[in-house]
Amino acid sequence: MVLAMDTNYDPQQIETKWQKRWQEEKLFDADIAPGRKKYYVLEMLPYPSGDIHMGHVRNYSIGDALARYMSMKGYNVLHPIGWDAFGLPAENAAIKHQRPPAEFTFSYIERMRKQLQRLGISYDWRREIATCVPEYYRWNQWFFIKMYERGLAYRKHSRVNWCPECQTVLANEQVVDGCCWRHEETPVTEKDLEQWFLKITDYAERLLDDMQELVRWPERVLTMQQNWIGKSRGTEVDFQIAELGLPLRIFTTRVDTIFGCTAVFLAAEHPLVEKLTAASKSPERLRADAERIRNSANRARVEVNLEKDGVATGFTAVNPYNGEQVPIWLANFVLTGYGTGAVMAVPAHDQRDFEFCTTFNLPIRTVIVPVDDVGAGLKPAPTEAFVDYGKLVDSWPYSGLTSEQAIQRMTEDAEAKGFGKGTVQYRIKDWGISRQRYWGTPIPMIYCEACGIVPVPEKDLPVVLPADVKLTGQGQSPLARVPEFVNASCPKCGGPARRETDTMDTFVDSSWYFYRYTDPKIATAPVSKEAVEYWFPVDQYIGGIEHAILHLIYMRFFTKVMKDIGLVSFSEPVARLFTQGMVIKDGSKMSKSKGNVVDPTAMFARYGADTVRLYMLFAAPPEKDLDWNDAGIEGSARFLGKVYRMVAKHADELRFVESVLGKGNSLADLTAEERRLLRKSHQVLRHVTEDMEERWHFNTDVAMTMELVNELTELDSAASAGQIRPETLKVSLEVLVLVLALFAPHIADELWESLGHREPTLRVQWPAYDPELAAEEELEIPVQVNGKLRGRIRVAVGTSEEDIRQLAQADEKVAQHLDGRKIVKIIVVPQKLINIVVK
RNA sequence: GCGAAAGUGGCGGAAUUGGCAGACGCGCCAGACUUAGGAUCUGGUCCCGCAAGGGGUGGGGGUUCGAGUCCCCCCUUUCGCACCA
Repeated sequence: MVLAMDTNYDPQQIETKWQKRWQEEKLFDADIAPGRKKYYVLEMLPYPSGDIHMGHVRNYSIGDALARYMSMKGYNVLHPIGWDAFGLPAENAAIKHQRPPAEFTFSYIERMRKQLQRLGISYDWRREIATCVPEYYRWNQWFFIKMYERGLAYRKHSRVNWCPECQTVLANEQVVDGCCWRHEETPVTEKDLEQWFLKITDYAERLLDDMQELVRWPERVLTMQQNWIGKSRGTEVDFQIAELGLPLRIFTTRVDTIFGCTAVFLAAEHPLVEKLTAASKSPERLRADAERIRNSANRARVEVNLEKDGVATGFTAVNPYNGEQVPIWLANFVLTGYGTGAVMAVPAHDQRDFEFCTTFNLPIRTVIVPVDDVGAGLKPAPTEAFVDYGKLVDSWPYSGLTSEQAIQRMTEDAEAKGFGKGTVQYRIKDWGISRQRYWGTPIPMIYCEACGIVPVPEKDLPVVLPADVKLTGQGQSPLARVPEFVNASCPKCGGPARRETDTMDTFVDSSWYFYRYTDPKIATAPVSKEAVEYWFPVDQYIGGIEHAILHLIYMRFFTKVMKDIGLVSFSEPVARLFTQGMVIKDGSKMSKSKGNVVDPTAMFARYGADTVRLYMLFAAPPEKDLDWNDAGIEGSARFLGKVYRMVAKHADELRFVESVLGKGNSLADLTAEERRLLRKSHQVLRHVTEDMEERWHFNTDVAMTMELVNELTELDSAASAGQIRPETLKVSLEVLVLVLALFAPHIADELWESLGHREPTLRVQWPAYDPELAAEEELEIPVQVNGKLRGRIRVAVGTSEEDIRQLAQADEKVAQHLDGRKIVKIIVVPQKLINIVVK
């Protein structure tokens, strides 16, 4: 029995029906299929905050359109999802409500999973992972120990970034403009702590080199990473402290300017400062001055362009190139953590030195002049440093050389004479991963009084995070107050020992999670080599740009370590990266404090997931920010309603008509109306196919789909009148539904079924467009006279250029503009335009 | 300050290779159907002008038969970097 389709579009009913059906049919389950081409679509895993937000919806709608397209193209598509489940918000909520973080986390995961499932994304839910379970985080510990064994994890006492809000340490990458990346209003302070670090600096060179492989990554992200790594070549030069006979090593990228050096600047925290103070004639004063400079240097973290400050130490340094003695100063702009913490001051050729030396009346000596400088005549006193490369003067024996030549020669000479060497400096520092919080992976280390630091043996992993821990958020590691956790016996000597009580930065969790998806339950190793071999690399990764130097650099680092350990055979895990824009409202980021948050679940309830997804793709191209507009989503809802009514109207009639989609329509048999409808259908198909392959402007794909619907509307009476046969109409509606299946899959499956098909659209092969059908047979060619549009002519495709010239000149309006003037030239752009130039 | 991207109707946006500027949608206007309309359908909608025509893609210049698109200068916005020696 055939029931007439309900002509009211009821998204709730349809979406529930199809989500159930998809699940029953295991439609999204992906398994290794040797010989079948695979495609791995990955979206950044969400933190389970309790509710999905529009940013997630956008991210996953983009990923799903691609995943569904690739499936229909015949690829074996892996499309997984999981939870970045450790982290501070759950711990803070736990403190506030006096309930364990695990409880919050798991209930939030439940809730968000339901919301995501309500969206109907094509995830293989069997592969879902949560990073906060021991089966997952034991491998964080395993990686940590592997790194420790290779000298890549080490403990160091150092000055670290501290967020007073988070009550924990932050990595350098997590400090943004001197504030916490999570609390943009909270200035980061400093603390001296013993911390665990991962030696990402050992990989700086490879992180840079391998960028060559990342040809499908946005330039912007690569530039940010390049800046962050901050490689610079230079020269280290040993000055001698004249009074103490001690070497003082400086780093410079401009050794060619060293004959213009009129002082040496030290960071206030430079290790030599203590010695200088001790040997000073007025140690108290120098100590106090050093303290002042240090404080001022610290302020520079938050304040930009802090005024230059400094103090003379009373000591002098000997320049090894010319034996000259110059004063040693402490300067607030010299960084401790970069280079050697000491620089030579060349005020004539470095703007900072110039400012400093001008302020403190230190001499300025020009040693570099522009290459084309004739060198004659008086020079006015400089008002700024000349920082470009040039040629050397007053730098005997190097005078006359270019900067490039001098840098090379002078570095070689320093090496030959033993007072310096060529060297490379990086801005990136090692990754501090210790966190003084509870809800994270315990660092698997044991401190034994007899044996020192001892890693937990692999067989004893995981070190399980104990439940029932009192959380205060007071800035000490909560685990330190759990004797059953802290007290351990030394794996080496069996004697009494203490466990490490800090937990790991959660960015460790997300540095390798996408490997785990390929075999999420494997218990013998973090990843299955076989599964990784098949599924990797990630073909397309999609997420926000905010992780450019955080997650996206850590993840690359981890992969390189994994390669060195022998877990994977490649250096880069992600072939192609796409960074989507934010969803904003009223011109700014959605936030509770601004009260401009649009809740996705409310939108699903009101419009259905398909409408929300369609709107996410239609409102803006995916790389741009999307300004949410309540009226705009109505349009998407209307469109889907219209599509539904249109297909429903013809469904009964077409259900048993044989589908000829993809089997070709013979051009010869078609009526003009059929020709027109099929032309549009295949044009839409062409546009969407080409766009999905490369350009990813889904907004134009949706627009084309709308144009097809408009064409169908216009031809509706022709269809009723029999000028369009049912099988032709069916082809067109099928194209419409299959294209829609990428963006609004539930309604698409419903309509596909109503057209007499059994299988879900995902299992349908993506139809190839027919170039002949898509081609226009008659063109409207605009005619310009002197570049101004004056008329249009209709010509058949293939009309000769000569005929086009004739027709154009014959056009009444065009003729008016040609009247009495001389034709200088006629430009015919085939298929496009004709321009008649007259005088 | 340095670097990058962007600037198009009332709004979101389109114009993929130098070739009809404003596709598609929102909003708005008018009409139809209707007891009703926040449903649906039809038509209109860059600006000036009755029209013919003219103007128009942040501003100014240039190249070209032809510029939103290429070049130069400037303005604005967003993002990244910001004492890295």
